[in-house]
Amino acid sequence: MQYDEAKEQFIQTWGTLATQWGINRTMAQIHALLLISTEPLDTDTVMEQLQISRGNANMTLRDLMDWGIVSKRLIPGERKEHFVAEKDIWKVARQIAKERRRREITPVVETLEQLKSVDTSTPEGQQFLQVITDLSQVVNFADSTLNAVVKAEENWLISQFLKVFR
Amino acid sequence: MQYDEAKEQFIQTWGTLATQWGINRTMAQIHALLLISTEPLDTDTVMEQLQISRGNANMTLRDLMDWGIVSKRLIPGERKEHFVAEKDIWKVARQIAKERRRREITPVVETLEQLKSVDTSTPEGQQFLQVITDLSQVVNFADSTLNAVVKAEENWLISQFLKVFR
DNA sequence: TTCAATTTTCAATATTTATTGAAAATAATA
DNA sequence: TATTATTTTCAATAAATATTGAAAATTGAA
Repeated sequence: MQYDEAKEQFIQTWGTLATQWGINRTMAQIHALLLISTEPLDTDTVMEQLQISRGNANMTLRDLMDWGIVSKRLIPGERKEHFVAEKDIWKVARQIAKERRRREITPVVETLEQLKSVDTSTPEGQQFLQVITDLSQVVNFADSTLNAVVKAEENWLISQFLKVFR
Repeated sequence: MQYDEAKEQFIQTWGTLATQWGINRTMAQIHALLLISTEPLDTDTVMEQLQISRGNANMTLRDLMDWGIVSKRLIPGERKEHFVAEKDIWKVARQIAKERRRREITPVVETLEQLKSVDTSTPEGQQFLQVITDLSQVVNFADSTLNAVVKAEENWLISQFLKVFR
């Protein structure tokens, strides 16, 4: 397969997968573009390659830096900022796991804990407590999984995990 | 905490979390409502409780049935259809894992495999292959995790998992 | 079968989310 | 310092997604 075709298809596929998981398309596409790029790219190149506006490119690049998976890179003699993606994919996975945990799971864990103080003098209250308690287990499982990824050593995770679950 | 307040907050929180993970709000809310309900609910009750239209309620209930986590329940003497959510939350988690795997992960695995046939006679091609190969590992990890959930026995999963990753 | 209750469909509409683009702010050079 | 390149911001706009509501289809009772 020709490189250009593969590149196109990859950026496309990655963008689609991302939206299904609550990440916006442009973000996934810029990330994909930077991942496969052999050198740091400036904003204009990103704009041109993905056919997006300056504002969009700028804000999304900033978001990616907030996620800790893209960083600025100074090119000697160049005035424009250039960007590179973290190329170690396990590091990327760990970083994403860490952020989603912090941003999304932790708040839910806290809310569920609070809801456990529901009045259980009625059947509805009892059923409610049961559901919340069960749900806490599942959410804690998800939390542990993400945390395992966060804490895992590079290759250790894969081997250990597959050892147990294959 | 009063039941009504807890209920309200739960439906709200669950709806918000869902959108962050690419599931629509109504779907999460109807599911939440059915989860905590002690009896099967008909469409009108769902409409009234969540203040949504008939069309929305109907289509979303159908979606939930497609996901295999809600089913129709006949109430003797009642003509209207009633709905119940699967109350075993681990069964729900397994079902969701199964569906997301089927609908989202599997297609991506296949695409990545195809992209490995990229022409590697250029540096870009080589870098590309490297990224795709690494990414395959991560996606396979996610796939294995979901599959582990799918295949797991009720409580086995929790204990095994925590044993390894705590 | 007829008729009313119930469910389903889907074009129209509303809402939410993403993107643009140009003005303002900032940074670098001379 | 003034000038120009570059980045950032954000109100306006577009695009995507979700929801409505009423007509059509289906179902069950009589």
